[in-house]
Amino acid sequence: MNAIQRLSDHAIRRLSKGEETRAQILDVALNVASESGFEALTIGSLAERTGLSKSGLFAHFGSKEDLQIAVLDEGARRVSERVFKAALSEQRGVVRLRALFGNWLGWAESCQLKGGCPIMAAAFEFDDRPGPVRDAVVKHHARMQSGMARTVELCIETGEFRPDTDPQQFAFEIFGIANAYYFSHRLMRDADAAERAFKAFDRLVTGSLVTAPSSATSAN
Amino acid sequence: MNAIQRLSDHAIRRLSKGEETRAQILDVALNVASESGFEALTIGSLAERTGLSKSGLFAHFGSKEDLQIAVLDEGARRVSERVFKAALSEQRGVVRLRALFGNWLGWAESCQLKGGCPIMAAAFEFDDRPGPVRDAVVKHHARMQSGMARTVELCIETGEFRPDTDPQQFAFEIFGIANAYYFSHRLMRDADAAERAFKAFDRLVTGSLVTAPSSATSAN
DNA sequence: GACAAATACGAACGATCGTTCTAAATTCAC
DNA sequence: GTGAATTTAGAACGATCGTTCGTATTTGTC
Repeated sequence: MNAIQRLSDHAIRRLSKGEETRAQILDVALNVASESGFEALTIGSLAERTGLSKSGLFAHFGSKEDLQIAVLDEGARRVSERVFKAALSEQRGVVRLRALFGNWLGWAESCQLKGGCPIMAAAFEFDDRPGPVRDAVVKHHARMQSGMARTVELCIETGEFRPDTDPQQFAFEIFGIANAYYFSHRLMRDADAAERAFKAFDRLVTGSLVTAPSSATSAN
Repeated sequence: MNAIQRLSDHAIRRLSKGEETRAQILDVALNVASESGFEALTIGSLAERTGLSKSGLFAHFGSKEDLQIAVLDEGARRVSERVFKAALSEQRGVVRLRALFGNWLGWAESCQLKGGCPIMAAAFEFDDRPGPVRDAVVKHHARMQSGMARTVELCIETGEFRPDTDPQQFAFEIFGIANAYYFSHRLMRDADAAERAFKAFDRLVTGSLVTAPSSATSAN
């Protein structure tokens, strides 16, 4: 298979009518999930917002569960683009890690999602409900987590972080800061949320730098 | 009003039948909210679980919104007891702060709530839905936050933390760690979640101790 | 332009939602 | 024990839920 064929298969090919409407539905659905959660993602309200009939919309997914997973996948796709791929333009190391962190805090707003990150919302909604949706949430979170840990590893490889830094622990703590930001920003409407988050991030990073005195506690 | 009258008013007085059933309902409801969220807190399923009729149960609250707020208040009451009051038995300072943190991580399980902390769940569910329920969530979170910050202040007063420590920032970061713990523990089923959380907590505390070298980054 | 395939609609399904009545049963003070 | 007040049950309401089915309409291919 040559390059042109691959292009026409994966990128250029015009979307069929069905695929196009499906994409539009997912766009609206992602907004709903962001603002009101996955529970509020009802077929009826979604049909009304998209101008489709209930059954017409339903046909694109086959079940509400599949719809929820599709929305989840679309959210993860955007995270991958807006957060991870966007950070790749920065040079590897702390600079990229910082970009990754900043992108994470703001990606939902950069996607015009009025409510926060839908994947985080899904994590809270489905953490106690076994099933395919929960499995999908876990899959996406594991991917994000390991992506974050990998970026931390690069900070060790560039010589910026001490070799004994634990990437998993670091990712854990970064995730915590992002969560605290979401609470402060979205629930408490705290204007200082971003500032607080970056302050915490800087403290976390500083503790792992090789230039830091070894008496300071490391992140591992 | 003398002490005995106060006692009989606030503590001893036998619960009327209605108050007793209401308490039982709230106990069941708190479990449902913990496991499946406040959205899943439906009158019908709640009536079935308590053995009451829908209308009989409904009469105790008057509206679903009032029910949700009542469940929220009950949850906050338990947090106050299990987390904050329980920590008061420890001496003020870092020891108490650590107890507070540990209580927070485990209080839901110590209350036999199979799903995580219902107040955290509520925070995510209502952060984008204006109304009385959201207001109640904000109120409770503000209270927990300031209680945490106050405990940090005591660490400064005992001379353990540097005077330039920012209690609000400290509370922000503690809250983040608790959130990361919830994700790791509940969603990812990570067995190391508690260990990770305490490691992060220790790193946070160490950075604010007066014994720490001043070159280490402080939490303010 | 014709014909098959893909896509969308409209009506209806049983179930459940929150809520409102009225009436029966129970609790509680005297 | 009696009577008033509190507490519960039962039936019904319109609305909405996810889903199914048969039938239009539209799309894409030759």
